[in-house]
Amino acid sequence: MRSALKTLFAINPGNSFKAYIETSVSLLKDFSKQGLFTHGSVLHAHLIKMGISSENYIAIKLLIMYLNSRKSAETDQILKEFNGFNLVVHNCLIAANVDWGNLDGARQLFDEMPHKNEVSWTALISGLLKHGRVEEAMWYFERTPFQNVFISTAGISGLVKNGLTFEAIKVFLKMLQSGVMPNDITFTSVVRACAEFGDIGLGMSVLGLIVKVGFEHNLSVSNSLITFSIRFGEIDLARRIFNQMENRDVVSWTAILDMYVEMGDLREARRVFDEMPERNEVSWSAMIARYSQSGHAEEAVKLFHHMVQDGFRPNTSCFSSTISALASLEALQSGKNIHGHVAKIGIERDVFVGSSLIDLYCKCGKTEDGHVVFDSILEKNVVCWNSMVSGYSLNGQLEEAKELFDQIPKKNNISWNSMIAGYLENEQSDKVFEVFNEMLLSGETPSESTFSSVLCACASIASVQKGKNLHGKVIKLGIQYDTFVDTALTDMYAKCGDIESSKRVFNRMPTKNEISWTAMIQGLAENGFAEESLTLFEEMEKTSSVAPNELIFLAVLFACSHCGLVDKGLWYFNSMEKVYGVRPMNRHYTCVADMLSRSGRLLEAEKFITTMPYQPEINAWAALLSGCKTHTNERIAERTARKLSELSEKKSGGYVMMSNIYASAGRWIDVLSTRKLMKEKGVKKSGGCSWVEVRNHLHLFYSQDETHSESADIYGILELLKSEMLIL
DNA sequence: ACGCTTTTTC
Repeated sequence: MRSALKTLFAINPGNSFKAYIETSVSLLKDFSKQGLFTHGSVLHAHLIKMGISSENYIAIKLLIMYLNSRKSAETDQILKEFNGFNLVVHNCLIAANVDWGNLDGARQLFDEMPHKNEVSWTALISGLLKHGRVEEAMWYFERTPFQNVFISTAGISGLVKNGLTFEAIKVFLKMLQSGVMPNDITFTSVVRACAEFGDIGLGMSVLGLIVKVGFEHNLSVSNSLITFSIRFGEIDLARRIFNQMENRDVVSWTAILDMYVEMGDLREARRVFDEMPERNEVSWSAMIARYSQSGHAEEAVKLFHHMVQDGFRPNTSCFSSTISALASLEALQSGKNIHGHVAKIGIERDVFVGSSLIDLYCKCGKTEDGHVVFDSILEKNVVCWNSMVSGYSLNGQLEEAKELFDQIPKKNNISWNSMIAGYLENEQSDKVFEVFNEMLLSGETPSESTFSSVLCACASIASVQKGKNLHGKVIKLGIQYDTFVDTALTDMYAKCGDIESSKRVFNRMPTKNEISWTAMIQGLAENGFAEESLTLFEEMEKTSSVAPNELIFLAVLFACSHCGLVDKGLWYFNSMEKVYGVRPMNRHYTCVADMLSRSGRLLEAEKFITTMPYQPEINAWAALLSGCKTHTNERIAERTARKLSELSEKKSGGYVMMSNIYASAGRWIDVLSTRKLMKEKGVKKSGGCSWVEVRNHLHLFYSQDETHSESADIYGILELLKSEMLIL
């Protein structure tokens, strides 16, 4: 650019005045586009010296440049040189105001114009549509006296941008009927409309038209057709279009890269990326984003650094994807570094960057810092709000989350899901249902994710009635074949003890993931179907590619423990790490301790607990003590009880069991002394609790202290029933 | 003047 300027300065304009102006104009255009305003003002000064700065073409380009750089003094200076606003100046001002988001200003300028041409109309209509002001845009669209390809295309693409794909297609058909010839850009927009409308047949007939009119070898039309094919899973078609292209640009390559990601083949995508003839910030950001979204956060961050090393300047997308990756890695320090960087280049307040920064700080437990970012975003969209709400939820700050949630101007599905998930994570099931009902009343349709959370809440309070009600809603919405929903249903029915329904849902699932298998194996084991649970585990190993995880092993050990298959259990336990590469956790050791104790192998259990690599859980000792009770072994019981009293100064389980052991052995004095010890140490026996659900209301019954408000009536009815049973 | 590829939250 600098050399271009030098060459220009060396030319004597007297020789070819027209060429000189043309060169100046194209230079100004480039400077303006690339933001090289210093170059621009140097050229401006030179043009003044040459006495041609007021040439119409040059003055317009100078105006555009100063408008783009928001230099108001210089802009005013140029405007003064025009004698009153002419049509072209007006159009420039409208375009600039649209760029600045000042749509009211643009409209006012437009309305005040004495003469408007098609450029004025197109600029205003597309500007309004770009900023989501569809109704106003359509008002002008219906009243324009001009009928040409630009205005129609502006209307079509704008409608597509606003999600009104059907309206866009209608405008396209009307355009064809009135004899206006579509151009490449029209087709690009219409193909996108077909993809988003979800009608492959419509898209295919548009493709026919494209071929008929001869646009099938156009670059951007082919690019949009690739995207269209991928969206409908037509991989072969996408590849065919790509292969038949005469020239491919970075967009075509990025689209085909995305195809492999869509197919779940990240490796092939990376191969395409590495072999692309040309890359731009978008290709980089596509690859970074895809790594980040598929859970390869480290790789995403690595690629970001690689990109910077290669001399590319990351754009907003790269930054937001990278920050999001850092958030999932909880890499606060690296995140802060990037935060500093985005602040320096002035995109800190961008909604994408801002939302991921909020997420970063909240995932690292710094909700206050997240809130500072949140407050700094001037034009918050719903994603910013959602990030902040889920950030608070994540950190257990439910009051803050709810307060913010209630203030969201336009909630979307994810807003509701964040709030519901927040209450679920913090075990406030009642609030889960409360917000869910609120959601239904607001008219928002629950999604797969919503059901997965609410069903999980049903499972946690074992409310089969609520669960069945939800199951009905799921079927009504037609989302009963979703893996997440079905897994939640399987788990809910199992946790509620309705193992038959649980199995029915599980068996008809089209695809099962790791969590689905875990839910069913665990469900069977915990409902007393130990053999079936083990059979299912073996079936999983044989028929699916799912590798057993910690939780599945826990269920397997639990099952072995409950059907007395001690040796099988021990075999699984020993092969966990050796064969499957799953390191047993403390809970697995506890489970084995329980298994040995239950079967009466008390000495073995005791040895197992004392030699395990973790600090034994209280439950491990409690299990042994319980085993001592069933198999009446007072000596080990006393040793164990001592251990327990050391470990569980505050937890009452050990003492309760110990007193029960003494009781079963008839040593009442010891029972009394243990109870006394408990009282002295301030240990309270945690009461048992059971419940029934009657007409959507939960009735709780405690073994002590609290009594049901209608306790007297309930016992009355119970007596009545008892007497009737005796009569029969 | 109108377009294609990428970005944030559950």
